[in-house]
Amino acid sequence: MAAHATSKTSESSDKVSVICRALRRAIIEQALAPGAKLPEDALGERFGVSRTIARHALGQLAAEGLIELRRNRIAVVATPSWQEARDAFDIRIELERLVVRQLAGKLTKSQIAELNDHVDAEDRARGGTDAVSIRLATEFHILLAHMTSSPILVRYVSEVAYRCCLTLSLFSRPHSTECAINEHRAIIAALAKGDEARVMELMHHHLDSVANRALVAPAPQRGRDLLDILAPYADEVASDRVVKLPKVVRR
Amino acid sequence: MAAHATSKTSESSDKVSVICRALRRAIIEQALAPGAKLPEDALGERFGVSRTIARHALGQLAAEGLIELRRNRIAVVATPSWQEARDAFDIRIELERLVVRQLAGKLTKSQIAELNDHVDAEDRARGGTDAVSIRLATEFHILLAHMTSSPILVRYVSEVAYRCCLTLSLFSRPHSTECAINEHRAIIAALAKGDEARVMELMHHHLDSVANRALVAPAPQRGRDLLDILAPYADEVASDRVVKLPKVVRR
DNA sequence: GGCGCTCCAATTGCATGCAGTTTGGCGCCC
DNA sequence: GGGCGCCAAACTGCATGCAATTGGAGCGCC
Repeated sequence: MAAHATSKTSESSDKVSVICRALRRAIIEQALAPGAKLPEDALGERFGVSRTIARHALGQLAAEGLIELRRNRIAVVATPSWQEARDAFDIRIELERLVVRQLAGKLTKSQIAELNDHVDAEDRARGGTDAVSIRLATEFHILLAHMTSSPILVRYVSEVAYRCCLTLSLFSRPHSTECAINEHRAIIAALAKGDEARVMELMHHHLDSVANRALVAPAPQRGRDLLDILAPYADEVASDRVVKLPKVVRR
Repeated sequence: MAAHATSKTSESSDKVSVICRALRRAIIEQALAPGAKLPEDALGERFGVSRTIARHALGQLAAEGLIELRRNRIAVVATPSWQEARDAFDIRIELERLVVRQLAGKLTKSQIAELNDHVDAEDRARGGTDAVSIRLATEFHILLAHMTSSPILVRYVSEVAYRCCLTLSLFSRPHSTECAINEHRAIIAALAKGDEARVMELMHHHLDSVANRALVAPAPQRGRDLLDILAPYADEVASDRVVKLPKVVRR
């Protein structure tokens, strides 16, 4: 079921990688919600390593965009803005179209079986929590990427998929998994049939609909940029009294 | 000329970032050729920091795929295989098509001027070394990405462009820059005109031709996987005497 | 009561030190 | 002479320690 490929890009078995994997998973399963603080000491203590190692792990995750790192500040789980979420999905669509284009008609029987097994697992997990469903759905896409045996593509798809995962946990709640699962099955079928154009279209539609279902509000607030939200209001009072952005705004 | 945007993704002004930037530039200008060793001590001494910081910087660059990091081994500048190079270019094509799609017809006059200035700089640098030409050409693409004001897109385009840069230095020598410059101008023109389909086609063709010019040999060796290359030869002697992969093979 | 100031605990930024692993060079043996 | 093994130097993996910065509680003033 698991155990696809041995070589993770630049990620072997040192302590840093272990912590990265653990945190990554905690984040995409929403055990660590966006905004959650990640002090180096606490991580080090929790994982039984020194602060140096925890720090290094945080650096890696920051490079992946899963956490935000500001000088002299406690690291926090990233809280992408709505626009960033949409951008991530747009990139993801292009990357995954590339994945299925490379894969169409080139999958072995055992690979197809592996994909079907995974979707079966998704099916079984429908009773469980949303977090697990989301993680499994994401892993389906990463599994596909692995089958291209292009390490670079695997890396980028994984990263951007995790980021999308993160935004899903931010913006969506109900997340009807059923159609997603059906779409996964349809993609497998089209891949097996080797219909390149159709599978690209399917993947495009699949990701786009997930994005649209999740990122419902195209304009209003929710984005973390409180300053922008308040800008029109600030205008009203600008001439009234001097507003020097009280602390609560900096959040 | 420079100074586009203030926020580099998760990269501010700490010592780690400074070292990353320096190394990145050294690598893409081929001052550090693929395979070059990067001992932590040496870096630390050279940049006046401790090994801890140098190590952290190496970690970041490894995450970007510019260097290779193996446990208990000296870090080396990455030497992508031919296949990895081709994969990188394929990804890059998709990402940059997305860039120009988003940008078509949406550029301000000053942005267009900035782009033209940059290409002028490329033109002036034609007399200089290849390394500088390649760097400027790469920076043109990154400049475009910046104009989408999508930090994620900037990050991915930058990374993959740097990787391509690295492979260019590995596989190509002459690198006729002229047509590349003309193609850059054509892209700017199409962007200004707002012809989305055409500019996507132009970008696709531009990158594809750069890739094809550089990655000349589709099959032979050059890929770093010496074991595969020697496999047929090994067969010949297999029954002859027991070959237990002498040290030289492990590279 | 609300606002601002000061000071201290919490936390990060970074260097150093020690232990374990790899490298490659020297000498030994065939 | 060529190959094998051993050993020291080089290097990495990681923990700890110290200085610098932050942010927030407590206190005084308006």
